[in-house]
Amino acid sequence: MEDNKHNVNGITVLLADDHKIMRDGLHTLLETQDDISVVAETEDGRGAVQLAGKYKPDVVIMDIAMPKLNGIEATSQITRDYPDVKVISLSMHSDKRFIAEMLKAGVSGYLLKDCAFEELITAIRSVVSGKFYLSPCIAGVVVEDFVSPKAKDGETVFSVLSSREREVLQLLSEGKRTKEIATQLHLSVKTVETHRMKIMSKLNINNLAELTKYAIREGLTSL
Amino acid sequence: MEDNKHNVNGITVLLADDHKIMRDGLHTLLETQDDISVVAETEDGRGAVQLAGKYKPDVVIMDIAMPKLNGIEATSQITRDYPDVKVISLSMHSDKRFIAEMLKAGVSGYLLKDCAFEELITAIRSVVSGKFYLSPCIAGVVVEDFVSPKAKDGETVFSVLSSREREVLQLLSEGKRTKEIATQLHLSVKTVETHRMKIMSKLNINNLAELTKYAIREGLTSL
DNA sequence: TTAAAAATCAGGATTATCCCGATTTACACG
DNA sequence: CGTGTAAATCGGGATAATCCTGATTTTTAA
Repeated sequence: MEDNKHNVNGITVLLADDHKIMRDGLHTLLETQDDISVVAETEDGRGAVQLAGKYKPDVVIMDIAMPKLNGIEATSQITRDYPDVKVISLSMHSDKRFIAEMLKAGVSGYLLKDCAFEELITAIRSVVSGKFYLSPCIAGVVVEDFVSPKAKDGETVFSVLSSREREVLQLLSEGKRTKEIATQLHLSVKTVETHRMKIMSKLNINNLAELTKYAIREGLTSL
Repeated sequence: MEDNKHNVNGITVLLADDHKIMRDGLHTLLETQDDISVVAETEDGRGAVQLAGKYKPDVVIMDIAMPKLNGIEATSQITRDYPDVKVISLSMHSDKRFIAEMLKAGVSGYLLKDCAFEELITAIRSVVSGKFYLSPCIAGVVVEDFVSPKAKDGETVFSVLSSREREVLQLLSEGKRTKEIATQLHLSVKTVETHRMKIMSKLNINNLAELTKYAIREGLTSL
């Protein structure tokens, strides 16, 4: 009776995108498919992790740019804690680094927001059946890097900073103050301070303005 | 029988957004309404102007960030050349200046992408019936500016901030600390603090990270 | 298994920030 | 030609952040 839930209940999906109307649109589109149902929505990365644990959806549709916790961090946590939950990145960015980081974070699919809806459906069905889906437009980028693995210049925020540090840096660059960050992450103020100092010493930056610029360049926050 | 075409054919809509999946979503959502039909889609501002002329839709749903010709320019041209075509801005930005620019360009409605779909429907019906629609979340910004009309239009860093304030803001966004700024400008630390607080209250920003982002957007400093 | 890195927290000295002032100058508007 | 508004300058005192010194525990990698 319960060989697997896809056959019984169809494919369950969690939507993570900071724009409500985007979620509304995706939701409606996905519900046009008989065997796909959206079980939850969230507007930030922290919610994505939380709801992924609560609902254990087959697929999470994940935006990259989100407040509080970005899509890359959220994906890392989800694929680590709930390996059965597949994550598909639905991003605006065709930037090589975002793709690389999302792949490292464990996504099962990566497609751009200017893809057609049919492509998203294809991607969902692919990852649910255990396959991997890369948007054709960005597949080129990956292949290019595969055949000539230059551009390993990689001192990116992801290779230098730890996951926790990136989390703190993102909140800092979103204008949160130390105490707010501590509360939000359930840490002591002292711990947040330590993280910040570690970040600054690693990056050789010693003020918040430059740190914010760094976070913008690295895509941890937006202007 | 044909007093106006809304009653006969329903409301016609043109979608202008650079992300296909966003258009797909909006299209599907809008088609759930019996009296609304999407007559065309485009992924850039130039296409928006062109298709607005071709189809003369009742409403154009316009994103701001688009390639080739941005939403502000496109809106200007449409409202100038086809005054009967109403434009609704559907933007990611709650930034005062984008709102101001779009209003000047002649939009009949402005709402954010994190609004609910129902709000978009409300907005469409409002503008078609000749009214104006402002998203409640951003209405505050406009009203605030209305009641205390500091820097109504041309709201740039040059019209809002004094020259001394810009000077301080630039140094702040370059990562200088208060004491350094004071020394450099031959001022007391207290004066620099006062300037910073004045800047923040004028811009309605209360942390250095957001202040830095503002300075970058305004070209006072670079990434 | 052992060493390194990450993650957590604390004490205490130093600064910065915030909110309450104040004074002086300059400039526009009636 | 006052008169008011905004700019520019500075201070006191409370609160918060920062910086430097630790430390412990857990996780990761070699």
